[in-house]
Amino acid sequence: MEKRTGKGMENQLPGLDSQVCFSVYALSRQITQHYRPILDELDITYPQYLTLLVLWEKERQSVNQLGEKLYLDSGTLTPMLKRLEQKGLIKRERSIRDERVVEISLSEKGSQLRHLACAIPQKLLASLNITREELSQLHLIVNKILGQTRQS
Amino acid sequence: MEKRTGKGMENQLPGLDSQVCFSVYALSRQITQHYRPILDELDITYPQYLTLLVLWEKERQSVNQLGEKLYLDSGTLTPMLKRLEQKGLIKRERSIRDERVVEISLSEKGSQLRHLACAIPQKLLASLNITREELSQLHLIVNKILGQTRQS
DNA sequence: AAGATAAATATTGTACGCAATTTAATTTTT
DNA sequence: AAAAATTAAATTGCGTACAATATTTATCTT
Repeated sequence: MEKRTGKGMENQLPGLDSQVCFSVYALSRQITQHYRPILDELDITYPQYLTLLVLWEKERQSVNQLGEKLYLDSGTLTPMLKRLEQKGLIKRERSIRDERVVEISLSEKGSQLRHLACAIPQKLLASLNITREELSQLHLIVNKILGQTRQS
Repeated sequence: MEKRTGKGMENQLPGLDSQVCFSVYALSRQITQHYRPILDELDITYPQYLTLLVLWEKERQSVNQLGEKLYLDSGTLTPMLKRLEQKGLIKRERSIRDERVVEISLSEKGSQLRHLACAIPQKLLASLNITREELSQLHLIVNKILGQTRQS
């Protein structure tokens, strides 16, 4: 009758969920690998690129605001932002109105980098070798799940 | 006629591809967050859990074999495996046939942990709060893309 | 206004992830 | 068989992630 009870469960293959979670984890790292050679040319890492993307959208933001958009806390951001500052891509300045706040803004060099960066999306797509259709499907389902999991 | 040329492109929103890549990156970290409290009870991390999953499938494997399944190299695995050894979950032994190879096997404690671990998938699913349908869709598209990107 | 609380970053410590190099053992060449 | 090439792990070094704590500044309470 195919009724499975406690005994024997441990011989099952790992569940679909485990597999999917691993796949997402693997894909995320895989994507970073594909970005690497492209971003190497600009001498930045993938998380640094994401940070710049956010800053290109809005020139001046607090560490907190960046963290909310990137889902990263100060423990990760502070050292990364210092590295971006060292590269001369951003400026870090205490807010005058509230001395607790550190405001991040683009340097001239950081703003200019945008011109070079505009070629990245195409290069990455070519590197990943996937269709817009697949990309679109991925986007839909991942965002849907991301939206749900962020709450619970 | 809506023909967009070079000028003005830099004012566009970040492309779909950038967004999707960020979403995958964010989801991957989000999943790890949901695993954390569950795995904390077993005093292991998510990558360590993945490693144990592979070992529960096949009791004894070389570092290389583990790396091929997890897509990790010795630079990541060696220290992680040492930590698993310190926790008493695995054993690390040089192969007699080929002294270059280090064979990883489960300790008694590591084998036993499987019994506790079998509750994890359900707990995680409950925590993520997503349907099997969504999980299934995610699995399909992510694996499809992962398969393609691994080659190119 | 003094003291308590809260908020924003920074710091500390641990664990990946991965490129690059090193070390040791095995194979292949010559 | 000696030298060269290859292979498997380990090591080194850098950059995230993230929990936990500390520090500094602002705000709230009374």
